[in-house]
Amino acid sequence: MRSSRRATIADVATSAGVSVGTVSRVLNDSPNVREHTRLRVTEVMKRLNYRPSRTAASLSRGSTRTVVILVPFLTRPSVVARLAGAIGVLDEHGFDTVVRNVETAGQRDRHLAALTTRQEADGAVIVSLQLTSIHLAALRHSRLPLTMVDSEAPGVPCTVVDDIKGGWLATEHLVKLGHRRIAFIGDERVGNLGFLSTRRRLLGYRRALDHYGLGYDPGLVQLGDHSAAGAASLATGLLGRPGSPTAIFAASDTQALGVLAAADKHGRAVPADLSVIGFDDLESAAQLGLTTVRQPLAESGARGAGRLCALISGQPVRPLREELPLSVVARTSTTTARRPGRATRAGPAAPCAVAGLG
Amino acid sequence: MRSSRRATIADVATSAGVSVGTVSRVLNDSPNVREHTRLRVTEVMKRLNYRPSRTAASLSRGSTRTVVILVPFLTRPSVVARLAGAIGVLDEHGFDTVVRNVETAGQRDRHLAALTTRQEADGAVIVSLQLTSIHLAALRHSRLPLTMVDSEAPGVPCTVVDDIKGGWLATEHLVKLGHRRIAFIGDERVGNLGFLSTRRRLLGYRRALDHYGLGYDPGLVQLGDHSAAGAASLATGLLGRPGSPTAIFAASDTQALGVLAAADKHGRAVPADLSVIGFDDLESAAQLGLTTVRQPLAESGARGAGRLCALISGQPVRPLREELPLSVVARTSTTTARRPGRATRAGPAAPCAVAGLG
DNA sequence: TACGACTATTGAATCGGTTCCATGGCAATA
DNA sequence: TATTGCCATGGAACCGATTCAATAGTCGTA
Repeated sequence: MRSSRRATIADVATSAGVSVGTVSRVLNDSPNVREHTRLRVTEVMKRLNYRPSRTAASLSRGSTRTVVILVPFLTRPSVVARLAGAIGVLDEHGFDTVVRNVETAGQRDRHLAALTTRQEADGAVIVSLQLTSIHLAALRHSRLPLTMVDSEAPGVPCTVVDDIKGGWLATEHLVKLGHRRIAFIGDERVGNLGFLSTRRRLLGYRRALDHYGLGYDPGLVQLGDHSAAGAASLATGLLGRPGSPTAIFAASDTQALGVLAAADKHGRAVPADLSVIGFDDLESAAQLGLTTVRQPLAESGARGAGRLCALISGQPVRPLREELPLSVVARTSTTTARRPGRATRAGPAAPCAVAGLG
Repeated sequence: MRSSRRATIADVATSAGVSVGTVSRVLNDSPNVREHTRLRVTEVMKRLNYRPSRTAASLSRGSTRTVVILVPFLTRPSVVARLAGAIGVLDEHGFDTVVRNVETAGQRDRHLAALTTRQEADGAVIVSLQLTSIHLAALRHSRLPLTMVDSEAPGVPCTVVDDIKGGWLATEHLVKLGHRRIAFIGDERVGNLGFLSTRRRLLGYRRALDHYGLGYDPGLVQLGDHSAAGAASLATGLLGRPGSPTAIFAASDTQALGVLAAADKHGRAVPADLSVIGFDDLESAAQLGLTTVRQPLAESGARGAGRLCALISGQPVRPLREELPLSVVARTSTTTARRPGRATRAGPAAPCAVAGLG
C-alpha cells in the first residue's frame, strides 16, 4: 500500500531497481539507456502514476523554461495580436508564457519590480510599455534577458515600427486625395501609461501637414480615451461645428470605428462626406472597409519572442533595434475630397450597413 | 571579491551574521524577527543584489503559485475578455498565469497531456474546450485542481451560460418583432475543436421557431468558419437568392459584423430591410448599434479563476455548476418586420456609417 | 589472455529555498 | 529566587529533480 504522497523519482528508481540517475536519463530521453532498462522504468512510472516535478527540474537545471510577457491593456485587439504571436513562438521553443496585464501605473511598477527583484523566469518580453530610466537600470542590473515590442530602450533588443512615418503616411494619403481640413483623433496617456505611439503618429501628422503646406489647426486635434466610444464623442464634437474636417485620421482602428459611428450619427456619409483612416489593420478594419495603416502586429510579437529565445540561448541578436514595415491599405472609407463648390462626388459611396450608435 | 554567481540565501545569512532561517523569515515577512535584525538583513540583501529564487521556494514550499489557463483561439475578442477576467483575479490572489493557446486538436491534446503527465502548476482553468472522457479521466487521475469556463464536464466546477436559452432569446426577439423568415449563421467545429456553444444556440433557435409555430427551413441555416469574412460570405449567399430572410441571427457578434457588411454590399438597409442580432455583446457591438444577446464574458473568467483559487486553498466550491445570466440588448440593428405588402417601414432607419466590404 | 575503448549504471553532491525543532534569553508571575 | 512562557534565532532535514565522477560490464583486438 503506497502512501498517499506523490511518487518521486526516488520511488520510481527503487521500484524499478535502478538508480535515480537512470530514471532521470529515461525522463530526458538520453541515448545512454539500454532499451530493456528504459522499458522497465517507463512501466514503473506508469504503475506508480509518476509525474515529474517541473519545479524540481527547474531548480537543479538552473532554468525554468518560462518567460514573462508584460502587456498593457490586454483586451485591446492590437495587443492580443502581438501576444498571440509571441505565445505561439515561445510555445514552439518549449517555453511557458506567464502573462501579466498592466492597466495602471501601480500595476506596471509592481510587475516590473517583480521582474527585477525576484528570480522567476528565464526572460521577459515587454510590450508597448515605456520604461523610465529607473526601471531600465533595475532591469539591466538584474541581468534578465529582455526584449521589447512596440517600445524601445537603449541597449535592449526591440521590435518596433516607425510611428512617425505611419502618421505621415496616413496624413499623406488624405492630402493626396485632396483633403485640406484633416482632423486627428487619438488617445491620451493616462497616469503615465498608455501608448506612446499616438504621440508619434500625431507628430507624423503634423510633419506631413507642414510638408504639404497645410496649416496646423490645434482645434482639429482631439485626444480622449482609447475606446471607440471616446473617439466617437470626440468626432461628434468635431463634426457638429462649423468648419468641420473633410477627413479624420484616427490613431487606431478601434478609434476609427468610433469615428465611423459618429459620422453615421451625424448623417455624414463615409467616404462621400467624410474620409476616415485608421491605424493597425485589425480584422474588423478589413471587414468594415476601413482604410488604414497596416502594421504587422502578430509578427511583432513573434519576433520579440524569437529574439528573446535567441538571447536566452546565448546567441547574438542583431540588429538591436529592428523595424517592421508600415503600409497604407486603401479601402472604401477614404476618397477624394469634394471641391468646396460640391462639384464632384467621386469614389465609391456604398449604402449603409449599420444603423445608429449604441 | 564575490564570485560572479548569484547571491543565495546562504550568502546573505553569512554576510549578515544570521542563519538562513532568519533570512527566510525576513523574506516572508514573518512577525518573529527583531526590527534590528530585519534591517540588517534587508541591507545585506540589497548590497549583495540578492534575488530570491522562486523556483527554490516553490520546491520547498510544495506549491508554485502558478496556474495554467487553456484557451482556444486566443485572438477572439470573447476569449480575450474571459482571459483578462481570469488573469485579473489570479493576479489579485498572487498567482502567476501561464497562458496556453489551442488552435488545433493536436495542440489541445499536447497541452492537456502536459497538464496531466507533469506536475507544473497548482491548478488549471479550461476555457471553452470540450473534453473527451479520456481527457477527463486523465485529469481526474492527476488530481490537479481544475475549473472550467464556458464548457462543462461531470464533477468539475464550471461556469457557463445557457446557450440553448440564448439561442431561444435571440430568436424570440426576432419573432416578436414579426419576423417569419429568420436565418441562422454560425461556425462549424473544425477538427473536433471550436465552440460547442454554436450548436446549442442553434438548438435554441430551432426550439423557439417550433414554439412559435414557424417552420424550420434547413436552407436558412448556414455554417462556416468563425471569421466575420466567413459569415459575410454565408450571408451573401442567403441574401442573394429568392425567399431571402428578413432577419438573421448570428452565433457571435464577430459573425454578426460580417453579416452587416454583407447586407451593406447587397444594398439591404439594416434594420429597415434586414434585422440582425448577434451574441456576446462585445464592445464593437455597442459601437455598431448591434442588437445582441449579452453574456458576462469577463465575469465568467473571473469566476472560473476565483473558484479555482478556492479549490486550491481547499475551500469547497458550490454549486459545482454555476450559470451566469443572459439578456437581450436591443439596439438599432433589429426592428419590426415589414408586412409582405411593404405597408410599414417601422423603426429607426439611420443612414450609413460604412461603405463597402474590404 | 590482457588491454583498451566504450557503454550502461550507480551514488552522491547540488540547486536554493522553507519549515520544524531545539535553544537561549528575557519578562512576568509565584 | 525559581518557574513558566514567549520570542528571536540557529541548525538541519527536506523538497525532487539534474549532473558528474566513478565503476562495472561488454566487446574487439593484438
